[in-house]
Amino acid sequence: MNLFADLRSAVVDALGRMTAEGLLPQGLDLSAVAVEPPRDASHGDMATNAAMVLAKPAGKNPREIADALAVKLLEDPRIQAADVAGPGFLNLRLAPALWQDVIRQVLSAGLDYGRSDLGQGLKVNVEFVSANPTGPMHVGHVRGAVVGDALSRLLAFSGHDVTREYYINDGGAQVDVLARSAFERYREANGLEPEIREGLYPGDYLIPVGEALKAKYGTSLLDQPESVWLADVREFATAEMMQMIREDLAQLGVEMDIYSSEKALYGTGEIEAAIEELRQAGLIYEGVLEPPKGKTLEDWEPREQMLFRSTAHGDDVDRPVQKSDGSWTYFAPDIAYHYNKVKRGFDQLIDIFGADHGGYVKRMKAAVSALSGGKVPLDIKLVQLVKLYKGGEPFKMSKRAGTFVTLRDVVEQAGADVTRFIMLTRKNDVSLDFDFDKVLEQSKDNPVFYVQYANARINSVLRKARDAGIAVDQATLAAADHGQLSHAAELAMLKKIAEWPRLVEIAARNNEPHRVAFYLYELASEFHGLWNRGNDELSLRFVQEDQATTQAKIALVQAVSVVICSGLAILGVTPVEEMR
RNA sequence: GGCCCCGUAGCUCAACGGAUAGAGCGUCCCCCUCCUAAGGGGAAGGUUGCAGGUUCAAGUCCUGCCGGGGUCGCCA
Repeated sequence: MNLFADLRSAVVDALGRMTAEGLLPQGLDLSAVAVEPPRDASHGDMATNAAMVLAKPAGKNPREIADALAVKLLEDPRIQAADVAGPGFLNLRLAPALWQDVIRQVLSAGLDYGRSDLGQGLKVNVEFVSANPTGPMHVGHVRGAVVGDALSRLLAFSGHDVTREYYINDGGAQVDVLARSAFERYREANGLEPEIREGLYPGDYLIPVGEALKAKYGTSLLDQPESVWLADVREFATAEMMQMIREDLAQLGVEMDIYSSEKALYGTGEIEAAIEELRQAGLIYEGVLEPPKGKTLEDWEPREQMLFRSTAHGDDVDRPVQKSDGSWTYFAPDIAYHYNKVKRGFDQLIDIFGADHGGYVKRMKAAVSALSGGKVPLDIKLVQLVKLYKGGEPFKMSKRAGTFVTLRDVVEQAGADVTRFIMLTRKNDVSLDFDFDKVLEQSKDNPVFYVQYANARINSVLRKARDAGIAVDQATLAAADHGQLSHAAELAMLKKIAEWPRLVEIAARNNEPHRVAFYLYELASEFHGLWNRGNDELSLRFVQEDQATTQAKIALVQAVSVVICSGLAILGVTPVEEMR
């Protein structure tokens, strides 16, 4: 189903025959041999670097290898031409039938076109969002949520067994602050004046929580000391916040498989067990950290604490797991949590963090490396800042929370589909500008619109053909005479479609869902170009007098639509069939 | 100061180690008797921050600088 993979096999086979005939030495490493689309279409359909890669290990001139390889490859009826070019590229031209057959493949596979078993069922855990349960999700969380979700969909599409997981930070001091803030709203619900002291959360999203507390406890907590109510209110408020966060995520179209609680790790011995595991490995010791050089901390004083020898696994300094009062730092339960993931049998872990957690990457990788015996790779994607604009001006607004723009603000204004697509038009480690006006603009300046418009045009053509009484059902289109599609513009369209499985593979291998968004833009561009050529060359229009010709052409654009829908599904974006 | 990310056309950004570094915006020219012009075609625009190195091949990998951002033990 992946033409590029098929051709690479053909190249590898040919090299094998050359080896058998003594033209190449035994035991060559072929892993660097690639078959890829040439940047310049005039170079042919596909190019392989085999001769250049193998020249040195084989002790031969690259052109010599390329010439011999060309002879072998030309025995394959699929390959019409094989020309040596440049420093030793072998440019291949394929029989048009190979490209035309892509339509049949796409139409019979439907939305599964491009799906692969690349991951071979590997169990992958993707942890993302993991926002503190102390308030509604804000813009900063949106990008992480979208990237994590799209990456999960991409990996699942590529044959991985994906688990999406949210780690609830409900074990630290911040949830006590939440409880105190909610308690003030509880007092307010009972007619008292709330005292939102400095350091408490002022957002009015806690007002309903206060009312819910009143409904549950009446006035019974009002005169009680904090020691009496703190734990209960904390639990209650945290649950309310998590409910709100789930709703926020649902608005974005994000669904988690598992919510894991930090607090649940305390008192179970899991943290102690994880630390003990590290201690057994000689990676835990009592020590005093050096103050950071070049940065002056006024209140620095040497302090003995329990440290993790993360430097043994690639970190720059060892990291504290216990505070000086003996309680755990945030890092300790996080170690236990990642240990827990390892023990659950995941083959690979992926964390999506905000860029402000950059300093956390090395120690987390060190911990996972130590606790999995180096067997479970942890990839941490840092998602950079989103800057909001409206009409080119920096945008600051808060309907609900006072000081920040919430996820709901964004989704309500821009819509989930637009938000998701735009958030994926940058790779994760570059900051992103999000302009509320721009993302809703209906022009080619806006990639979401541009891609959706292509799909809408295709559906318009389908309607047109149907109205003309032409059968355009899937089976008919798949069986149409695709051999008619021999115009260079049509073949170019086909080649773009044929790239999709390969693109998915590259994106999945690199954990880079943004590649899908860029590909869809290119695909749409190719389509709009083809559409417009119909203005000048009537033979390139999709709806023709002749029914069989029309069906072949409709089959082509239907295949484009399928790939657009397939790609949008990975991004979690709903395709539109009509612009209004 | 240490660590991490970024630096590509006037602007915003692409480019699995591959050939003559590509799109959009902006500027200039052109295309609707005709499937959605909400679109398309063309022109102009580049020493990929700087200097070395590895490689048949470097925007991409390595080292050192320069510039911007983030982060750095009792926050999570």
